[in-house]
Amino acid sequence: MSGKGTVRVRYAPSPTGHLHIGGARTALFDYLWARNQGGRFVIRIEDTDQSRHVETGIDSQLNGLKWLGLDWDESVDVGGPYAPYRQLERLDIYKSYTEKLLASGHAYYCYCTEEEIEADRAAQEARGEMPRYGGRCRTIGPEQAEAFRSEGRKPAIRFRVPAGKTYGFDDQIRGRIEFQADDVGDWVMVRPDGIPTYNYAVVIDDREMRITHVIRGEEHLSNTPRQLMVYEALGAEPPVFAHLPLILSTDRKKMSKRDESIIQFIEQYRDLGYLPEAVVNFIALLGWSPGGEQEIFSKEELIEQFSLERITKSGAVFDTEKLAWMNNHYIKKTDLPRVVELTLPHLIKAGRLPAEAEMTAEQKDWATALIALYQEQLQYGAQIVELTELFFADEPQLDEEAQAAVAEEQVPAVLRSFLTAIEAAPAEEYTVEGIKAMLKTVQTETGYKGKQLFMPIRAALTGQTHGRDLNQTLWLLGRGKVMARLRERLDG
RNA sequence: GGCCCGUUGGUCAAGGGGUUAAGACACCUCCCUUUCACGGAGGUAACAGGGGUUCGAAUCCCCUACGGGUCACCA
Repeated sequence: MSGKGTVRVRYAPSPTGHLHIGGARTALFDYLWARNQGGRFVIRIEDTDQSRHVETGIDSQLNGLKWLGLDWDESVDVGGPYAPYRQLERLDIYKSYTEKLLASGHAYYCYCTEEEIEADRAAQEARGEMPRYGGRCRTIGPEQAEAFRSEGRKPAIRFRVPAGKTYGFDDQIRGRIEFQADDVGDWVMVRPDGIPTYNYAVVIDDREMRITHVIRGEEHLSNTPRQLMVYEALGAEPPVFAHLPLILSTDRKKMSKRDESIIQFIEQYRDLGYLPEAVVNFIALLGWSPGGEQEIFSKEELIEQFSLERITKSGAVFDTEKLAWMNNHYIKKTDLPRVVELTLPHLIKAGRLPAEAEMTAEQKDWATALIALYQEQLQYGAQIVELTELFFADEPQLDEEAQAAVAEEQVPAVLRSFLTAIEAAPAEEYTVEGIKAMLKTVQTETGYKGKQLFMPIRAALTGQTHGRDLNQTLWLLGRGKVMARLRERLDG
């Protein structure tokens, strides 16, 4: 580690859309490292690509991080000692550095047109060479430059890549990594409109903001030599680098934002009723492991145990099933009011219940009891809708196993006896306890017990052979619906 | 294709010269439960291949294969 001064880590999203799983994981690791080290966590907005700029991008990123429970010390919203934290507002800073690099010969103006560059590229490809900038403008004199200028050409500024050099660094995750400078052509640092490109701006900002650790995705590995060149030209010490393994989709490719097999955005997880602590716990374990057998970690435990050395080198497939298991784990441990908050809106949205403001106290209680009954098996909030479908349908839809269960010979007797028991008792006795007693009566009357007794009732009334506690289920279903379904079954 | 990175069960992963090669998700079986579920106990299942080095390699070295990332005036 650098060992000198406070650790400063930044997450540098480009505000081109919503917070993505991969971005969230990077942000989390940045955050965990900063907090583990007692350092500062800063968020810097990298918005130098105006063509991909999305107006709500910044808010969306910040809100996503906030929802996950991350907090930061410096950024666009809270300011900080190295403000501004948005690259488009830092243009003057880049400009002063650019002038220095121009003066020292590390950078030069390039007047090439797109067509010229395209032609060079095509020629190189035709010769089977690697396409890279040919260096037309590397050595032009002031007269030539003046001539181009009077033609109206607006120059970009390129970095003059030194020949024959090797650029290497000690990646905290992968060890020593080296690149040959000759493999990269002179690259554009500043566009003709004065806006810097990523590889340039990132160095200036990391240096200006005293960033000590750059922890980012593996896709940035091959950008690192270009950045190292700038540090060198500036006579500056580069930060410590750590390149995280990629998060892969099921086909083992880098998770693409278009991939539909996996839900991609943090916002979607929030909307589906996932718990932020589950999402954090799950993505923390994607590419990192503390080594023991523990699987469930609070944010505090993650901060305490996090270390760069224990980050894996290979990509991790995003396993939706395990996330579901983990979210269910957290839902089971969450208190009921919060589970209601997580699920009730979905029932309302599905039209199963009136809007909360219009709900009667009785409806609210019923809904709460319903949610309580399913809390144990709920994997995410929105799942409540499919799980409780049977309570809202007019008639139970018997699945295959239920049909088999209902076809057994003792079934009519059991159902008839149960119906009689309900009819015989006053409506007030239709309670969870009352139902239990009635089932006992059915047992003594018919002589059937256990599976033979319960399964026909469950199957006939819910349409399923699996489900929650039967007494509770029958009570929530309601006396009227239960009697109607029994009659329907017996007559039909 | 060049450069770079990677490869332990289906998935996440521990293990870094001597292990019966952990654990978790998923799956299966059993127990508990008069139904169901939860829970508990088990089970199936892995070191990409080939050469070295070594008394001994999943662990160290080399090669091959496969996978991935990146080759922009995107980040």
